[in-house]
Amino acid sequence: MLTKAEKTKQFILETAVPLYNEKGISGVNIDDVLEASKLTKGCLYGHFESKEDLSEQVVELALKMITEKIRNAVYSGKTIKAKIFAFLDFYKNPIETFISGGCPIFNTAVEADDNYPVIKEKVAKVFKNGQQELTALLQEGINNGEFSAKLDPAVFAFKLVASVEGGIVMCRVMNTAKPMQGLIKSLKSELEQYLI
Amino acid sequence: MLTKAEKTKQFILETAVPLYNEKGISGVNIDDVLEASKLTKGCLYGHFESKEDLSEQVVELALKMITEKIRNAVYSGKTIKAKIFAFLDFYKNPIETFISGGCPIFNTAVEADDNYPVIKEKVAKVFKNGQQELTALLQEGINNGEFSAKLDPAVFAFKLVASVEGGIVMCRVMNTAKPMQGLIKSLKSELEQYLI
DNA sequence: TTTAAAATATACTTTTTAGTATATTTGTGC
DNA sequence: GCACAAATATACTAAAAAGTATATTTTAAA
Repeated sequence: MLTKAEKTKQFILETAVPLYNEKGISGVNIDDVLEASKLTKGCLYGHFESKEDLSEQVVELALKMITEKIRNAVYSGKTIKAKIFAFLDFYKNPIETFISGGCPIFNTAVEADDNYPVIKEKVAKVFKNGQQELTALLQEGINNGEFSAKLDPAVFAFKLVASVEGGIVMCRVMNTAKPMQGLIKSLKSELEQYLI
Repeated sequence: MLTKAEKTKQFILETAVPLYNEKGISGVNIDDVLEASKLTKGCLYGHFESKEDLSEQVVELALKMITEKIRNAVYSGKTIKAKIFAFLDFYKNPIETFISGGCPIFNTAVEADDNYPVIKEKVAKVFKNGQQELTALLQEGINNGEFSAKLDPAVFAFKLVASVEGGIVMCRVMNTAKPMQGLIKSLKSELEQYLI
C-alpha cells in the first residue's frame, strides 16, 4: 500500500500532467500546480527538490501514460493490419486528446529539443522504441505473409507516426478534426496496397 | 528608406526570431533579447509596448519569413510534380533548419494552441492558406492531365504537410536526418503513383 | 553648425516566481 | 489516548523578470 506521502506525490504529478501538456514546461509555474492541486509550497517542496525535478517527473509520467495507452490500443488488434489500424484510430480525435492539450510525446519533443537535454533524451527514447516496435510489427506482417515484401517497415513506421503527430497539431490549431479522418483513411489504404 | 528607428526595430525582430524559435515564446525573456541584440531596455521598450507585443511581432515575422521561403522553393518548380517535389525537398535537412530551431510554423502551433489565442489564429491562417495553395496546385495537376483524378488533392495536401512537419520534430529529437530521407522518397513515390 | 526631436542608455521600481524556515496538523505505533 | 514522526501549511526571503523615469546621445532639419 502507498503511504500518504507517496499518494500525495502521485496526486501532484497526475494533477500537473495536463497542465504541463497544455502550457508547456516553460509555461507552467509552481503556483499553477499549487492552485490546481489545492496544496501548498511546503507540501510540494517536501516531495520535489526543485521546479526542474518536478518538471522532469511530470514529463516522465505523461510519457509513461501515453505510451501505455497506445500500446494497449495496438495490442488489442489481432492481425498486424488490425494492430496498425488500431494505432491509427487512436489518433481519431485530435481535439479531445487522452491527456488534454494534444500528444504529450510530441509537445514535449518540440519544447525539449533545444532547451531541456535531459527531457529530450527521454522523448528520444520513446520515439526510438516506438519506431522499433512498429517496424518489428510490420516486419512480422511481412514474415507471416500478411504483407508484401515491397513494404519498407522502417519507412512506413516513420511515416505513420510523423503524419499522425503532425496531423494532430495542424487539426488542433485549425480547430477541426476533419483532415485527420482523411489522413487516417489514406494511411490505411496505403497499407492495404501491400496486403497479399 | 528606413529611418533609424525602423531599422533598429527590424534588427530587434530579426535577432529575436531564432531565439524565439529555439526557446519558445514562454521560454524567451526580455534579457535574452537584449543580450542577443546588445541593446538596452530603454531602446527595446521604445519600439515595443510590452513583451507580449514583441512576441507577437517576432512570431509574425518568423511566419512571414518561412512562408516566403517555402513559396519560393515551390514556385521554382515548373510542373506540378516538380513543385511538390521542391516542397518536399525543402524539408530535407531537419537538423539545420532555415530558421534555427526547427519549423517556426510548427513550433508556434504547438505552443500557441492552448496559450496564445492571438498567435494561434495567425498560425491557423498560415496552415489554412498553405493547405489551400497545395490543394489548388494538386487540383491543377489533375486538371492539366498531369495526375489521375483518383488523387484526392485536399487529403494529399494534408498528408504532405503533416508528415514532413511531424518528421522534422522526430528527426530533431532523435538527432538524425535519415528517416526524413525515407519519408520524402516515400511521399514522392506516392505522388508518382498518380502520374498519368 | 546649431538645436530640437528622436533614439538609446542608465539606473531605478514593481511584479512575479522560486525557494526556505518554521509552525501546525495529521497519522501511527505504543 | 499519547507521543513522536511524518506530512502539510504559513509566512517569510531571494532571485529573476518586466516595466519605467530620466539622463544622455544621436540624428537630421533649419
